This record gives sequence, structure tokens and C-alpha cells, in this order.
Amino acid sequence: MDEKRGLSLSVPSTGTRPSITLPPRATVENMFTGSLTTDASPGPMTLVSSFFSENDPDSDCRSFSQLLSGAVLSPVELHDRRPVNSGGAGGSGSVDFRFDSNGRPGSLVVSQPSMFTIPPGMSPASLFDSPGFFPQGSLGMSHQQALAQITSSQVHTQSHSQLPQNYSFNSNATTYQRLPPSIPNHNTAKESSNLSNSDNRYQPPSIAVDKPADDGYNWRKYGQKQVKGSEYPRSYYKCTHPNCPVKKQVERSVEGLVTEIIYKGQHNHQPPQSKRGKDSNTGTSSQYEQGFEGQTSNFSHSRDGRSMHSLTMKDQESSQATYENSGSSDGEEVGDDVSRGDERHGDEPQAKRRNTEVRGSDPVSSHRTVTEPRIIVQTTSEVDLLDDGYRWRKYGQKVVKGNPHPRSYYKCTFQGCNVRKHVERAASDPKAVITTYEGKHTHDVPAAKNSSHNLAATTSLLQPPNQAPTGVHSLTRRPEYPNRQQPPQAGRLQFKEEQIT
DNA sequence: TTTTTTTGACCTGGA
DNA sequence: TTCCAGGTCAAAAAA
Repeated sequence: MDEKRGLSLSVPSTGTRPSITLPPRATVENMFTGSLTTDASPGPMTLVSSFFSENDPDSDCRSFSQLLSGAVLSPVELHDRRPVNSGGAGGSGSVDFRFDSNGRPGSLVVSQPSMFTIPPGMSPASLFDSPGFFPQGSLGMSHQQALAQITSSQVHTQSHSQLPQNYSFNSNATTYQRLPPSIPNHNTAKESSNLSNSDNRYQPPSIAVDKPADDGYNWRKYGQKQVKGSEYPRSYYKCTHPNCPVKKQVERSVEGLVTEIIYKGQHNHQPPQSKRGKDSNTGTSSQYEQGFEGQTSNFSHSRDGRSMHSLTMKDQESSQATYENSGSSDGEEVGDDVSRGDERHGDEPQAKRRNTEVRGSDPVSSHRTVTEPRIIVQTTSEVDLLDDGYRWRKYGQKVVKGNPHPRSYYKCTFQGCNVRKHVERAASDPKAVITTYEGKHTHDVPAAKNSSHNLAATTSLLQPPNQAPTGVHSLTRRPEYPNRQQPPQAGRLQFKEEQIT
């Protein structure tokens, strides 16, 4: 039941597979400082950093170290998940990830598609050694790892689709945290080499980890259980900080790879000095941690493309980020969970709290869905509704207690496709929506509609943390999608907007 | 000795 | 009312 919920995090498939192009060396530096332009090819770091806002130096974007601490979205993942504009001019879009001068992540910008190649005379390693690329020593993976992933991405995005990887989002507004185990450090060089050779076959990492992703907080395991329908046991962790209610669930494969992480709750304390921060020779990790502290909104994207989201929104008055994930499910009625969430929040034990909740003040919610790897990240304050590339027919709506805005139910119009989508509007902001997908599309994304693209909206997708919903978004992605139909363009982000009719 | 993990039992809500 | 499943507790074991 819980597993069907995808909270507005989706990666609509598109007809094109984006690739990344690095500008010549002379322009590489600009990637880390300049603003996104549609005619400039964003580098991998651009992609990375733009997941985080640069607009607000005071933003409370903590937990970037969480992202860094073993769970950074690799450039390849960003590459894979880069949004693609399917509408508007009809071109594919990309997300510009940029750090600001303080090393904080920059805003998210949609750009024209670009290719990513390592220019002659500049080794990929040197690219990743660029100061702005990743905070030295604070990443869960080395530059070489990133390179390896980029390399593998190049290989795999062109060949198949799914690079084994785990990641999660963690951000005040939107934080993405990559889970580290998938690419063990000591294998990186070899892996990179392997990935680069003609074999093009990715060798899944075999290094197991003993702890869930180091997200900057300390956790105590308090339970483990084999969950029905899950091939891996689920471990339950609590934040060890006194009175901190945050919990997280981690599912790990037999190899020790984290396949799924769900965060629940909101940290009410500063992240402890991270080990990485201590170990690293820079303070950037801490800075990032500081930047993301204070929110818990979790999205996880896991095995078989299944996605989960646990989201805490301290202030729905602020801009909202919607993580959309659509995909297959077993057909539970859309909206029920949200209703329950609306009605049951309060002091009830989290144990029974269902995974779809949206609350106005200090809420805790989590969403999960069986889905293809679709991700839409959206700041809905400027966008009425996500256009996920599919076509929907509204078949109902419902007014929920406490929310003057009806929630609407849509069905995919494709014949034989039973995917449904539930769009909920925040009480405080009708333009803020949470989209929950149910089911798996049995077809490709239809031809892109003529939809206007609001770069500003997308740019604000990751609002400065002080404007964004608080929360730690964690997203894990399973290294592989066995026995599962891959979406046409799995793993790519697409940012669109769409008017509900 | 202290801290952490393991694991079976128990609790709770939904069907 | 019963059953089921997810989540939590807490004693025991391990580090």
C-alpha cells in the first residue's frame, strides 16, 4: 500500500537522450561561476551545483555534506537525470547545477541540451580537480569516481540505460544525496578504466557497507525487518541526537548496497561535526551541512525504479518543491493516503503513519511508489502543474478537510494504460501541488506537447532554503533495474510545466 | 563497561 | 472480529 506513492518526483521520459558537453578548457572555469545560458554547455559541476540555490546566501542549505558524505549525485547521475524540456521549443532541456562563490550550490536552471565531452588537453581528472567541482575531501566519492561515473555514463547512456547507482536527495529545499556504496573508492580507477574500455560493461560494486549513507547525522539502529514485497531487509534507524525525532529506513541488498533510504521527520538540531568534515582538509563539508540543516524532506528512488519520498515541509507558505515520481504500482486508489495524511498527522506515532502526508506546519511525510525512474523536481509556486510528458484525463476531484483547494485525480489517456495521477494543491498556495503517481505507464511518453517552459520557475525549483520547504530529501536509486522494463529515457530529469485543464 | 546491533515479540491500523 | 503488515520495543548478543 505504501509503496505506491510517488510524491511528485518523476523523470518523464523523452525521446532524446541528453548528453553533456564540456566547453573548452577556457570556459570550464566559467562553468563554476557563470550563469546558465542556453547556449552554453553546462559542465557536470554545473549540473551538480545547480540543484541548489545560489540565490540566497543566507539560505539554510544544510546537509550538502550529506549529499557529499557519501551520497552525492554524481555528474553522471545528474547527466542521466538532467531535465529535458520536451515542450516549448521542442528542445531538450538540461539542468544547470552551479555553486555560488561560497561554494554553495547554485540555482537550478534549465538549459538547452548539450554534450559532455572532455576537451582535448584537459583530462577529466583535472576537470574534477577543479576547486569548484566538489568540495575536496568531502565527497563520498573521489573525483576519479565521478570521472568513472561520467565515463560510465557516457558508455551506458549510449548503450543501455541504467548505471548502477544509488543516490539520494537531501536538501533544505531540495537535497539530493548520493549513496556511496555503489562505487567503492578503491575500485574507482580500475572501474573507470573498465568502464572506458570497449567492454562497456559496468561491474557492480561489491563492497558492502555497514552503515547507511553517511548523511552527516548519527544514527542508531533500532530494528530490522523483512518487509513483504521487498527482497531485502529493512533496517530502522533513529537519529541519536537527544529528542530528535528523525528516523530513517534503509534497505540494503545482500551485497551491502543501499537500495533504498527513507527519511522521516525533521532534525531539530545541527548536524554533528561530520566525520568527513573532520577528515577532510576543507571546511566546505561543514558549510554545506550548515546549509541544509533544518529540514527533512525525503525522496528516495530505489530498486526497480521504485521511488519514495518522505517530506517535511515546515512552511508551506514558502515555495514548495515537488518531487514527482511516477511508475508502476499495484493499483491502490490515489488520494487515500494523502487523505489519511491530512487527517492523521499530529502526535500519532510514526510507526503507523503512512507514507503520504503533507502538512502545513512541521509536517512529516514520505512517499514511495513503484515506478520507473522518473523525476520531476518543481517549485510549484510559479507553476501550476507538472507536465510529465504524458496526457491525462481528469476523472475526479475531492475536497479535503482543511484544504480549500480540491485535489484532482487524473488518468493517463493512453489506451490500456492505467496509470493515475493525483494532484494535490497546498492549502496555503493553490499553485503548490503535490503529484502522486500510481501505476506504470505501458507506453512511451507521447510526443511532446506544446508547453511553455518557464525557466524562472525551474530555476527556482530549488529555492533558497529559507524559502523552500524544509526537509531532507533522500533519494536512492537502485544499481540496476532487473526484470523491469526501462523507460525510454530512464533516469533523466525533465522539468516542465503544464496547465491543468 | 559501554555502545551498538540483532532479533523475536509486541503494538497498531487497515483491510 | 480477525488477519496482516509495518513499525517499534527491548532483551540478548556482539563489538
